[in-house]
Amino acid sequence: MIQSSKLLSQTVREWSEAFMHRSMRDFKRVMNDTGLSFSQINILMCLMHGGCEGVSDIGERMGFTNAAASQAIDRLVQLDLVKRSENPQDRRGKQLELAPKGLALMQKGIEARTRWVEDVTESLTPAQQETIIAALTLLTEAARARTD
Amino acid sequence: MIQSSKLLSQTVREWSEAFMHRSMRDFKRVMNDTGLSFSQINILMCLMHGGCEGVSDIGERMGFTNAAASQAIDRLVQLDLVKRSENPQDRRGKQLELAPKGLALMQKGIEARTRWVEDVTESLTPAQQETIIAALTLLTEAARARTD
DNA sequence: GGATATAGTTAAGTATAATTAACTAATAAA
DNA sequence: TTTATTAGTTAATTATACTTAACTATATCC
Repeated sequence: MIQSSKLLSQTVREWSEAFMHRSMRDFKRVMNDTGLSFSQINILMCLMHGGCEGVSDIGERMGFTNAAASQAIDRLVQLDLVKRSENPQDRRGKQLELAPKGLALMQKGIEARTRWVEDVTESLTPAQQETIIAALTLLTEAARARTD
Repeated sequence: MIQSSKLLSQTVREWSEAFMHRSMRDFKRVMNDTGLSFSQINILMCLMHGGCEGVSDIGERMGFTNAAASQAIDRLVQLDLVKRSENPQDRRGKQLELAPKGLALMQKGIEARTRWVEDVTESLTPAQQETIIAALTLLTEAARARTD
């Protein structure tokens, strides 16, 4: 099935390019609206998605020092977007999680990014909608499985 | 088909969240590897996608002044990522396009973002692959149609 | 032809993200 | 218990993205 595989590859490429282009515009808009930096939104996204444990962990994942992470998180805490509490198991460490306001902000972002999909899909036939559901479920599982 | 529509909405939401989380990590990695800023990569993406005409146009789309756009583009030109030439129709304006090096960089980025999809899809059945192709084609067309 | 508007550049100043280095506090190891 | 390691914070410095303002050059309008 060489031909089908090539078509798939091209399809994925075009979709990725179009989606990224739009996502970046939305991302930039959120930055302007909220006054948050790229890194700060990235931190919120990491907390939303799960897998970011402490301050140093976030620094590593984001590619900067734990000092920078501490400062960035501090601003997010002051803005009521992140809740920072002591870890009872290891009192050196901090437990970080999205505060309600931060969760709402992230959900609003996801809304914006997905609205155009929902718009187009509501005019599709049930069979076509099932196609989208099946495909996106596969892709979401693939994305989650790859934790590298 | 209320139930199916709700499921679709939820599916899109989860996919969007997972994809964005991964894309942002890749985006940050490209920033670190190349030393380019968020805005500079965004400009390259805009030129790649088409629809960014001159310097001021880019400034408007990116949400900053044309002075900032001029400076950002100048750095990209110095790095051989963007080709800036005079517009023969209106000699005040500049024609901007990706230089070969810039095009290669963007394509490498798309590669990275789509590799995980290609990885998972190559183990799927032809029928499942067709499902993905059909869904992503629909979504890509939707993304392109919405030029707002 | 002269006034106005548009496209872009340049320079100086501002704001802030991130680094380095020095520090505190809690845990682990010796 | 003493030492070393780990987690995080803080302050001073650096780097740079972006703004404002002044400028040049081309195009359009009267």
